[in-house]
Amino acid sequence: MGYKIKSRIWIESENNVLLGEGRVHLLKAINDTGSLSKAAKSLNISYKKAWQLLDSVNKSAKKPVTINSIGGKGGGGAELTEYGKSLIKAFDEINKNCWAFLDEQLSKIEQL
Amino acid sequence: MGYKIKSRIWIESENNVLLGEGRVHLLKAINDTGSLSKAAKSLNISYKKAWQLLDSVNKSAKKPVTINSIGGKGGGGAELTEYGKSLIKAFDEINKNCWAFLDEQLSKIEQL
DNA sequence: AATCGTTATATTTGGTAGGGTATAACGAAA
DNA sequence: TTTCGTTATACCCTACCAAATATAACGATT
Repeated sequence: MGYKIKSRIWIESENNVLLGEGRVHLLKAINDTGSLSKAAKSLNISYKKAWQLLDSVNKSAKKPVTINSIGGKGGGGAELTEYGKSLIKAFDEINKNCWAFLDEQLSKIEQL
Repeated sequence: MGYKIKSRIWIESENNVLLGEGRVHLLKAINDTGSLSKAAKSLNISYKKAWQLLDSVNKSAKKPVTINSIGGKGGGGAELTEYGKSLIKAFDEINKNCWAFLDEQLSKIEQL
């Protein structure tokens, strides 16, 4: 008893990562803040890292996940597309299902 | 189309890792070779890393996973206990089941 | 007691992923 | 045309982790 089973899942498209937990966190933060730089701050990661993550997400997705605007009112910003929002939702669902599935499987170890 | 879902699972006991894919590979190699140093060579990892992995496995397991002998015929060696063998088997099973489960879940992303 | 190939461990060396910093480009609004 | 806070990108630099190296300890066999 006392064992825990943990997991990391991610989705790839031809050797680029589309979505993982970090990327999903970032997308949620973008949705909350309306900008990539604010999202980076709220997650305590550098803007550079956040930008690299978001860039790779948008490059490997079939449709745009965010719309980024440079300049203009407030300097610009980033917001999720409907596709982006649905991706987050689907990923979270899969992740939760996976946890539940694995928790049940763990008994195979504990009963040894 | 074209998306792949990948996963890493591991089992912890009070914040130490008991088993993960790397550790399972190592245990299998120990089983095949009869020694930790040979196992490390066959996996192209340093002996040190292999030793650290094995040490942490044995420290976090309830019962010994390997029996290591120093000195003696052939200098010593390491071999899996029955408990160790059953751990490997259970982990592999869980992992395979997880892959199958996730592959089926992936449709949630692909149909978006 | 000498040999051997291990396990076990400390110390040093090196490669690289990531952070820090700087700056260009941008466009709406005043 | 100036200001502003963004997005976007290049460059250096360092902190960390992993690898390499060295060496002690060990015990069956001869």
